[in-house]
Amino acid sequence: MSSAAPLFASLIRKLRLLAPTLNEEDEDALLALPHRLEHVRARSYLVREGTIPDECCLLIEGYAARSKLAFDGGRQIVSFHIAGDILDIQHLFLERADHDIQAITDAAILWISKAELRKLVLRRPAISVALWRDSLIDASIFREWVLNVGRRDARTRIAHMLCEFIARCEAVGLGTPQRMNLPFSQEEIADATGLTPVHVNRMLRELSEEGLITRSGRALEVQNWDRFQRVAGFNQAYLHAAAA
Amino acid sequence: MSSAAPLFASLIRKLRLLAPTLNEEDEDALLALPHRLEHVRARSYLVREGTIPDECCLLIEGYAARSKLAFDGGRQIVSFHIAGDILDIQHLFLERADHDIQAITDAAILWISKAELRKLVLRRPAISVALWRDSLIDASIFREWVLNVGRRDARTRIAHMLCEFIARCEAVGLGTPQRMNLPFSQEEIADATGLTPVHVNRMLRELSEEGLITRSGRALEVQNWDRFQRVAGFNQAYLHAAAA
DNA sequence: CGCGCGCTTGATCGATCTCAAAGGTGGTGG
DNA sequence: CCACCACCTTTGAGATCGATCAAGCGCGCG
Repeated sequence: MSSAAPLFASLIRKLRLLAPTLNEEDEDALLALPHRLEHVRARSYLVREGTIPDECCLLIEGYAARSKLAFDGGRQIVSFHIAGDILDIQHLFLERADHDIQAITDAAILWISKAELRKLVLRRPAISVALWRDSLIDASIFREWVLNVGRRDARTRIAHMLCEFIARCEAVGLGTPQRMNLPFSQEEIADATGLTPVHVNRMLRELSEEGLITRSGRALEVQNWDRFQRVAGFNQAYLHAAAA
Repeated sequence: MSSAAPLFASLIRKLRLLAPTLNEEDEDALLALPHRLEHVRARSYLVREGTIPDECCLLIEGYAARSKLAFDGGRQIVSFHIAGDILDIQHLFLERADHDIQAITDAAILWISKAELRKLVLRRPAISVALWRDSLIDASIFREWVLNVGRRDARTRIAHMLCEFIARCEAVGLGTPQRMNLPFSQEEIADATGLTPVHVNRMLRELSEEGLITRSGRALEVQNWDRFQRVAGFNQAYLHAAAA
């Protein structure tokens, strides 16, 4: 057991879920990777669009988002991330970042050499499968977001985004439908759903008034999880039991 | 050279671009894969959401789309595909299909055993890297689509979708901005952009009236490719030179 | 020749945006 | 401990973009 173990704990837990054949040798190989821990403040950028990162980043603590900018300055968040998530596995095989990665709360980041990780992946099939599956689930979530933003009305859209976030947090023990802490501002919810902050505010109020959720500050309680999922048209299948 | 060579030609061309280390042994291994050619009519489903496919499909000829349904029946196309594209690399490592795959014109499909391809990928790193990169580029395109539907107005959104399609077709010799054949109906453009067919029609007219494009039937001519890309806010970077 | 599907256009409606301003809240420094 | 500041939330009024409803048109195909 190296001293790196605690840092890699959440990653290894996740990879074991993704590839059951992952064994101790694989885990030791991961722990042996050159790495670097960094604590960043809310709103720091971890990766900027257009740059060529030479490290991959892993979110150890806190929350993060990936986003793109439209020409007119509009911002679209394309995914949210929670502790244990790999933020940019895509840079393992794509040179140039096509979007920004940003901490949305204070966060702890583990930076891992891209070159070393790439070598490891080619040497150890179980790690390769686990990381590949992770990136495929990433893509599945993007597809659901295209549907969410493209075809659902504002209320449903926000509810769906909340459902996904709750389901993913619950899967790793970061909350329950009855006791969630939303890390993001209404502006960030707006950027994720393709709405304006003003309208997000109104829709959240509507959801509250209908008795679907209770808010106080950034605490969120879902009264009836089944009903809320139905209202949101939420079906976990697209998470491919990443929430398991 | 096996008789399978012509069927695999476009795939191998693509994989060589994605992983320059791909060698002749790799290519032979691909050609040796068990496979099956199928001709399907426009609108056939190749994969249905919720099923567990045991083959991966490769588009040899024609055009295809991947789509998801919302609870209320709304349909969202999440990507378009052209000859040479791998339609469902995700099923290599994800059991259950999370969306539909559908031919939008008559098409020729090459079905490849998922189990065999999986074995091959674990044995041959160059193929693994190529396919992984392909799936990462897929994901990058989804991210751009989230931005497209979430943050661009109808006109820009349609223009952007056209730009992407043109750029990808041009990259494999299926057309030029000056001479494109759009395979999809306005309803399909609507399903891809999160708009209604009526509004797509109006926006296309507007783009014509502004002299940006000329349409006749499903033929499309872009008058000034640079200007059109600017109007669309289109920047190829997110295609990661898949269009190269 | 006729049928069906996709395209086109008009009129009206409504969801969401925009603009504007006031009220909270937590963190920081004096 | 208080005061201030930055940022976030909330609410109202009016404008707008795109949806909806409805009808005719045209072309390709059987």
